[in-house]
Amino acid sequence: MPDKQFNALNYSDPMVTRILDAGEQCVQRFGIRRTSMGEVARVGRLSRGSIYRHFNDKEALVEGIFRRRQEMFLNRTEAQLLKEKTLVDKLTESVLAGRRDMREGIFAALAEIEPETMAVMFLDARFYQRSAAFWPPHVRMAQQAGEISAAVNEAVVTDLVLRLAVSLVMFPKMGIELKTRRALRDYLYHVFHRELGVHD
Amino acid sequence: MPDKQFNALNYSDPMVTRILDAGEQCVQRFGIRRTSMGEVARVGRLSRGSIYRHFNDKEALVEGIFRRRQEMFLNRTEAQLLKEKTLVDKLTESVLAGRRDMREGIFAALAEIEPETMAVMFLDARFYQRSAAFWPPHVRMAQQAGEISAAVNEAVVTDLVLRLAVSLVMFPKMGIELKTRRALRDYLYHVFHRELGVHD
DNA sequence: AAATGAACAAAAAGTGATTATTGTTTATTG
DNA sequence: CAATAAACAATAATCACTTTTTGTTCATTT
Repeated sequence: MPDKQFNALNYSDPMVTRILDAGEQCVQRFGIRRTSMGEVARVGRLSRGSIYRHFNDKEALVEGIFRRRQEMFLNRTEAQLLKEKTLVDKLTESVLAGRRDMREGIFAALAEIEPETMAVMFLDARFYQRSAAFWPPHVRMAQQAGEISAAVNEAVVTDLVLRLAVSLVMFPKMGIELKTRRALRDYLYHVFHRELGVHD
Repeated sequence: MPDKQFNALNYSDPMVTRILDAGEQCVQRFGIRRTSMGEVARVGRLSRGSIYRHFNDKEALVEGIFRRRQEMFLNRTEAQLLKEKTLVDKLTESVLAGRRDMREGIFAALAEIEPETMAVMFLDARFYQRSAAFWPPHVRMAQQAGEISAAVNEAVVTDLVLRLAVSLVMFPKMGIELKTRRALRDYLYHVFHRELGVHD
C-alpha cells in the first residue's frame, strides 16, 4: 500500500477531489452515519477500492472532507481579509464569515441531521488548531502598521484572536449580544484598543 | 398541580434535595440515558410520583441536577475568589477550578459515558449565560481598586472575562499551551495589563 | 501504476416482536 | 396537604435475528 503520510491531502490528484466531492455531497444530504462508502463510490462513479486507496477508512474520508472545507474557508477568508485594513476589521469579518459558514452548506446540514456529531467535532481543539497558522502574519502586519504594540507577545495575541474568533462564532451572545457587524466591531475595538488594565 | 415557576429550584425542600441527590448519583454512575425515573426513586427511597410532583419530566430533573452542580461550583468558586486580590488572579483560579470540575465528578463521568450529551450541553450558550451574573461585581471591584480602567465598559469586560473563562476551560491549548497556573496567569496578565493596541 | 470489481470475514446497522419506561391519573396513606 | 402506590396508554429501549457495510485481498482491466 502507498505510504500515506498523516493527513496529507493531494488536491491536485483528480481522483482525490472526485472522492471528496462525492463524499461531501453524500454527507451533506444524508449525514455521516447514513453515508456508506459504496454510496460515495456510486455518486462519484468510481470503485470502492479507489476510495480505500486514498483514504484509510471512513473516518479518514470524513476528516478529509471537513479538512478541505476548512482550508477552503481559510483561503476564502484570507482573500477577503486583504481588503480589510486593521486586525479588528479582519477579525470582525472572519467571525461573520464563520457564522455564515455555520448557517449554510455542509455544517448547517449536519447540525440539523446529526447535532451530536457536530457538537463533538466543535469541542475538539484540533479542529481549531489547524487555523492557528492563519493569524500570525496578520498579527505581525498589525504590529508593523502600528495598530498593535510591537512590544506585545505575538503568540499571545494570536492565541487571543483565535479564542475570540472561535468563541464569537460559537456564541453570538455570551455576556452581551454581539450579533451585528457593528456590535462585533465595537466590542473587538474595545478589547484591543481601549486600555483595559493599568500597566506596570 | 403546584404552580412551578420556570426552573425555580427550592433547595430548602428536603424532598427536592433528596431527588437531586439520588438523580445525580444515578446519572454519574450510569449516564442520563440509562437512568430511569424508577431507579432514581429506588435510590432516593421515594415514590416516582414525588419526583413528578417536583420535576415536570426527566429533562427537567436532569437540568435541575446540572443547575445545582453549576450553582455549587459558582458558590465554591466565589468563596475561593475572596482570597484573590486581582481580577487576573480570580480568572486564573476560576479556570483552574473549572478544569478540575471537568476532570472529576459528574462531568468527567458523563464525558466518558455519554460524550455526545456533554458536547451538546457545552455548546449550549444558556449553560454559560447562567454564570453571566457572576462576574460584574468582580469587574466593578477591580475598577474601584484601580486594576481595571474605570473608563472601560463593564459589560464588555464581563463578556470578555466570561468568554476567556469558557474558552480556557474547554481548550487548555489553542494557539499556545496554557496548562499550568503560571502560564495561565501570565497570559491573562498580558491580555489585561499590556497595551495590546494603540489608543485613540 | 492506478483503478476496478469480485470475494470474503468481521463489524455495524436495520428489523420486528417483546419488554421497560414515561408521564398522567386516581384512590389511599401518614 | 404532600407523599405514596397502583393502574394505564403511549413511547422508548432491548433482544435475537437478518441484512448491509466495512476493510482487506487479489486477479483483471485501463
